[in-house]
Amino acid sequence: MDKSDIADKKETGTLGKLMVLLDIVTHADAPMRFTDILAVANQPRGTLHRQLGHLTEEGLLELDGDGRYAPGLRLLDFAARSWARNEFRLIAEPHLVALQQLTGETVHLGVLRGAAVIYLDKVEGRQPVRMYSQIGNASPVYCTGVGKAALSVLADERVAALISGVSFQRFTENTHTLQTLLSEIAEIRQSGNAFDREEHEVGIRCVAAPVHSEDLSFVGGVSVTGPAYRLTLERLEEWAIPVRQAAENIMSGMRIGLGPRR
Amino acid sequence: MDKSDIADKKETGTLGKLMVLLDIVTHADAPMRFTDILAVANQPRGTLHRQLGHLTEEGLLELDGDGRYAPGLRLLDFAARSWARNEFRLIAEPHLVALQQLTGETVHLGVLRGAAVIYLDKVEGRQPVRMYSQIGNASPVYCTGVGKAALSVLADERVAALISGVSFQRFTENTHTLQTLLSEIAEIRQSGNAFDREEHEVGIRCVAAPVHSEDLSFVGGVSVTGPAYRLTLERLEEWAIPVRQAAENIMSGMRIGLGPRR
DNA sequence: CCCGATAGTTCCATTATTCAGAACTCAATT
DNA sequence: AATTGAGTTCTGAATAATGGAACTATCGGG
Repeated sequence: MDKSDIADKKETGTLGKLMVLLDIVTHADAPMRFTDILAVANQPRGTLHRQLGHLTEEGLLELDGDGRYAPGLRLLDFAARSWARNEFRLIAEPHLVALQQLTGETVHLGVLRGAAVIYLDKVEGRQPVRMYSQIGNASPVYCTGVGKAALSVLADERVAALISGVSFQRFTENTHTLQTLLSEIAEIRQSGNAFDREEHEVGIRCVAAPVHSEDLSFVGGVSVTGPAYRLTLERLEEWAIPVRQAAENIMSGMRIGLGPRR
Repeated sequence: MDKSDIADKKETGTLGKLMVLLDIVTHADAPMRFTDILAVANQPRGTLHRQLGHLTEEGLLELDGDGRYAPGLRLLDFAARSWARNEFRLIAEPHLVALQQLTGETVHLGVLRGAAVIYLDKVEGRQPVRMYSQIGNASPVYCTGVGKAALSVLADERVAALISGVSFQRFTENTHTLQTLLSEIAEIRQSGNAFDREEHEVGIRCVAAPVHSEDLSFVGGVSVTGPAYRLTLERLEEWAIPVRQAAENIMSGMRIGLGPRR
């Protein structure tokens, strides 16, 4: 029961290698030519060629007329289902909407995945447009309210293990270092709220609170995010309570919704 | 150059088998136990067990505490990128927003994938909530405005090949049969507009127009959708023109955006 | 407490896929 | 025409996937 913790690297054989390729292509910020991929994927040409062929055949990648590979649409299809039916998201949704209506700001639900936060849902205010902008995105755990809130529910060793491999990129003046992160986590455990005071992006602040299942199979958080000129420090304090309350409500929903098992 | 058309089934070896499993789990409407999957996947127990293990290890599936498999969050991560950077979507976006503002109704951009339409983007009106609801979803080609519009730009044989394997499920009184579909496609080629007159869902209508790249590597459509009480038949006619115009604008954007290549 | 199910996991010799490198094609460049 | 760069195809050798069976839980009675 201690084989995990840090080294979660099992062998996934062929699949693992293909996933690395998918990662390369989806992480790039433009479609890649065969040679571009060849340069970063550690594979011989012939092998890579077949692998890309298979991925393309399955619709996971797409090959445009110029021989450039881009993420495939099948990924969208898979994800739409993954999202629509996510148990936690479904439970949380009404509470997120309520919190959005109370605060008028954007509300996020995120979940911890390794040392990243993946946003599961986002409820925006009146802005007519843009959706999906954030959902599914993985963000670093150390500079998001949701990430810090999530870390606060884990035991110290678990936190240490998770962030051991992370390099603390300095996004803004307020971005955490390893030390300040650990001390903030201690504070969050006390207060029940995490704050992002322009640590990831200048001009953006947020208040978050941890959400987790009893067995910690789900560890994440809810947050209210907005521009610094609206989310003054006093405002953040004021909303700390409803955010915590929303987190509580989601957690009790999870107990009911996921309860009658195990 | 005629090996394709109908039989696009190439061998993708191991990957193909794993994708079948992913399809099974993502298409189910609840998490599945090992035995459930065993019943539908045509695999021996040992093999299936390892395959599911690999998928889970990669985060494509998730195994909850009760031994039930659900779609994994990694799918979201992949999709977020696939979507955010989709070239066609990026080009179309401003035109979709403009069309939404003109009509006040929901605007969709969809693309043809085999015999299905996958929605690439959706721009809604004031409704504060729900996004992502449609994006990535695959819908049958024969009963959506976007689907019919897309078919209209393809040659007859191509259309025939695509819908040859399709069973025409009767969603409403107006749902097309093979015959009526073909004759409507002929009309769409004349008028430049496809309509959905409550063919998929009672009370929902839409006007669409085809959008495609010059080489037909992208075949899709734009549509304006709304409830029948607002989208009267006259209203549909009225909006046929701006929808066609939006489609035109997107296509000329594609010529510029994707032009200086090939 | 033991029995028989049902559900899930592990093992291992066999077999099929993938691998890696080289040879080849194709197109653009000089 | 010769040269380079980019992509594709081919092949025996290496490796990973396969599938059947044996194994281990876990559960619900009797």
